[in-house]
Amino acid sequence: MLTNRQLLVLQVIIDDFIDSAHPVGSRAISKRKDITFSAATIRNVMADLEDMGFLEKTHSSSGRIPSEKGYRYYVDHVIAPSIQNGKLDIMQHIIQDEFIEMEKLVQKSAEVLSDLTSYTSIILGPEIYETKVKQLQIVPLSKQTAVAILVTDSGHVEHHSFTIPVEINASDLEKMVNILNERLQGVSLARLPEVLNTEVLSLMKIYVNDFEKAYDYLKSAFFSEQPTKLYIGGKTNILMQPEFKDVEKIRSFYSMMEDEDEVVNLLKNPQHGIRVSIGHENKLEAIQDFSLITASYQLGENQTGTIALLGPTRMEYRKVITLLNALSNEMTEALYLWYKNNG
Amino acid sequence: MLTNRQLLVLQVIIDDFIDSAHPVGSRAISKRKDITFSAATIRNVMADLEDMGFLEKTHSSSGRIPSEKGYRYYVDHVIAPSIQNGKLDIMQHIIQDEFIEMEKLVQKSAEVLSDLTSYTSIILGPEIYETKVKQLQIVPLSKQTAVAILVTDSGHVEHHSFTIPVEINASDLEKMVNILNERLQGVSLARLPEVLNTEVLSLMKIYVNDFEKAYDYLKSAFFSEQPTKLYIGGKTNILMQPEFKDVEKIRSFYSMMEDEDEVVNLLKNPQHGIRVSIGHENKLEAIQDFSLITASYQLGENQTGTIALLGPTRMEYRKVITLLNALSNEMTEALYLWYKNNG
DNA sequence: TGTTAGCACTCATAACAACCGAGTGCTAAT
DNA sequence: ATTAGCACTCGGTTGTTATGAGTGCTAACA
Repeated sequence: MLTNRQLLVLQVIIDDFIDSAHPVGSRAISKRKDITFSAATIRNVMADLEDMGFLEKTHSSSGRIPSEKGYRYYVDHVIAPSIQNGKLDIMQHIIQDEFIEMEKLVQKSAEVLSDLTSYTSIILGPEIYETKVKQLQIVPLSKQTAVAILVTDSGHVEHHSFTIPVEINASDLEKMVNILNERLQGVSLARLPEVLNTEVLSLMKIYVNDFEKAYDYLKSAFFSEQPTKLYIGGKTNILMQPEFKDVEKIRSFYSMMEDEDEVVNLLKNPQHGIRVSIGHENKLEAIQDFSLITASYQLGENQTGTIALLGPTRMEYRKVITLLNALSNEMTEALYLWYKNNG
Repeated sequence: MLTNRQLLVLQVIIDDFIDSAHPVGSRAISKRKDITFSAATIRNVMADLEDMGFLEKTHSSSGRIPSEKGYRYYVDHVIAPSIQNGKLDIMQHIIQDEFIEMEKLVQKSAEVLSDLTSYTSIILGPEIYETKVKQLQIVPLSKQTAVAILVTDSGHVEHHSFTIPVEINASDLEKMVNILNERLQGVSLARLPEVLNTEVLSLMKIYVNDFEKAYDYLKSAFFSEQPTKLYIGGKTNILMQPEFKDVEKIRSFYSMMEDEDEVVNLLKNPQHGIRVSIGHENKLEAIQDFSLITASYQLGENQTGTIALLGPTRMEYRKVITLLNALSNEMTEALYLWYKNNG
C-alpha cells in the first residue's frame, strides 16, 4: 500500500505525463501548488516508487515516466473509485432523428466517440443471432437470378443474390418460400440452421421437386457467416499522438486494424462493465504499446455489444473511462426503449 | 523531340529509379549491357535532358531522378504505344463462385488489384441510378416501426427503417405499398423522385388518408442520398513505399482517404479509357506526391464505374497500366454478360 | 566532330568530439 | 524527516572532419 505522499506524487507524475508525453522531473513537480515539499524529497519518493515498480526512467538521469504497473495502480485506485455511474447525454449528439436504424446508431456512436477523445474507437454491433426472422422473401430478377431477402424483428436486413438452378421451376420456388415463411417466422438466427435441417427439410421433401438442390442453395444463401458488424472511428486520430514517430509502428497498427477478425477477437468481452487493458496486458502483440478500454452494452435480454477506445498507454484514463461508462449506460437504455417499442 | 540515345538514357534512369528509389548516376548506367557509350557521354546526355526538364538533381552533385515531365514523356512515348488492348484473365482470381453479387465483385476486384500491385486501389461501383425498381416492400416490425425494402433489377437491395406515424393505419400502409409497386416497377432510380412527385402523389391523394405525412416519410426513406459505392483496397500498401518516411505525409494521405466525397470526386472521370495523372497534375493537393491511374468500365449502356490505383510518382507505370487496362476490359465484359442474363 | 579519360569540385552522410542542461543520487546540515 | 548542495550521468545538439558517390569541364583522341 502506498502512503498518501507517494500516491500524490504518482498521480502528479501520471497526470503530467499524460498531458506532455515527456518524462517528469522532480523540480517540475516541486513547482506545483499542491506540492508542499521540496524537489529533493520528491526525488526520494520517486526512487521508492521506482523500486516498487510504479515508475521508470528512460535513462539513468532522466525524469520518470509511469510504468504499466503505475498506470494500473492509478486506474484501479485513483480513477475507478471516483467514477460515478452516471450519464452525460452523449446520446443527444448521436440521435438526431426521431428514429434511427440500429446500425446507423452504432456507426454514429463510433464517430462521436473518436471525435470526443481523439483516440480510435471501435464498436461491435449487437449480436444479431438472437434476433428473430420476421420475413423471408425471394425476388426473382430474371429467369436465372433472384435475390433472397431476410428481415429480422430488429430491422436488420440480409440479402443474397443467387442463380436459380434450371431444375427448379417457378412454382417450386414459390412453394418453397411459402414453406419457409410459415416455418421460419419467429425463429432466431441462431436456431435457423437447426430448424432448417429438421422441420423445413422434411416438408420440402414432400412438396418441392428436386428439394435437395433447392435446399443446398437456400443453405448457402443464409447460413453463410453472419459477421458481427464492426465500426471503427477515427483511425487517423492515433497518428496525432507523439508516440507515433516511427513508420514501423504505424504499419503494424494499421495492418492489425485491417484484419477484422483480429479486431473482433480483441473486443469479445465475456465480462460486463468497463475493462481496462494496459500495454502488455493485451495479449495481441501489435497493440502492446496501447491501452484498450472496453465497455459492453446490452440489447434486450442477452444480446451484447462492445464499445472500445484504443489509444497510447499514456491515455486520458479518467476522461475516457467516464465517457465510455456513460455511453454504455445510455446506449443500453436507448436500445432498451427501442426494443420495448419493437417487441 | 528526343534522340534515340536521349530516350534510351531517360528510359534507363526511370526504370532504375522506379526500382530503387535512389538517384541514378552516370557510372551505374554505363555498366548496363544495353549501354555502349561511356559514363562521360552519359553525363553530357543527362545534362541535356536536365536542361530540357526531363530530369532533376536532388543536389548539385547527386545523380539524376526523373521529373514529373520526365515521367509524363515516358508514359506517353514509351509505355502508351506498347500497351496492347488485351486481357490477362485477372477476373478468374475474382470470380470464383458461379454467381456473385455485383457489389462483392467490385469489392473483391479492389482487393486483388491492390495485392497484385502493392499500391492502393480505389474502385467506384457502377452508378446505380440507371438500375430499375423491381420491387418495393414494406415489412412492419411492430406497431410503430417498419422497414422499407427496395430491390432493383441489378440485385441491389436498399433498406431503411422508419417509424410509422400514428396517423397512418395498417390498411393505408398496404394501399400505399400497392400503389407504389404498381407505379414504380421498372422506373430507374434516377427517375424515382420525379415519378414519385407526379404520378404517385396524385394517386395517393385519392386513396390514402393523410397522404402528405405518408409521402414525406416515403420520400425521406428513399430519396436520401444513394451514395456511389466506394471500395478501397490495400490502404496500408502505400506505407511500404520508402517515400513515406515522415509521419506528416502519412497523416495528410490518410485524412484525405477518410473523406469519401473527396475520393469520389477525385475519380469521377468524364473521359473513357486510361488516364494517368502524375504528381502535380493532380488538382488535389494531398496527392501531389502521388500518381493516379484511372480506368473506366462499362455496365450496360450508360453506366460507368471507375477503377484506380494510387501510388508514388515513382510508380511501375508499365505494369499498372497494363493491368488496369486489362481489368477494365474484363470487368466490362463480365458485367455485360451478367447484364444480358439479367435483362 | 562525337567520344572519352582525367581531374577538381560539390555535397549528403556518417562518425566523432565537445558541450550543454535537465535531472539524478548521495551527503551533510537543519 | 526534510532539504540544500554538489558531483555525476546521459541524451541531445552543434561543430568538425572524413568519405565517397557523383558531377562538370577540359583536353586528348579516333
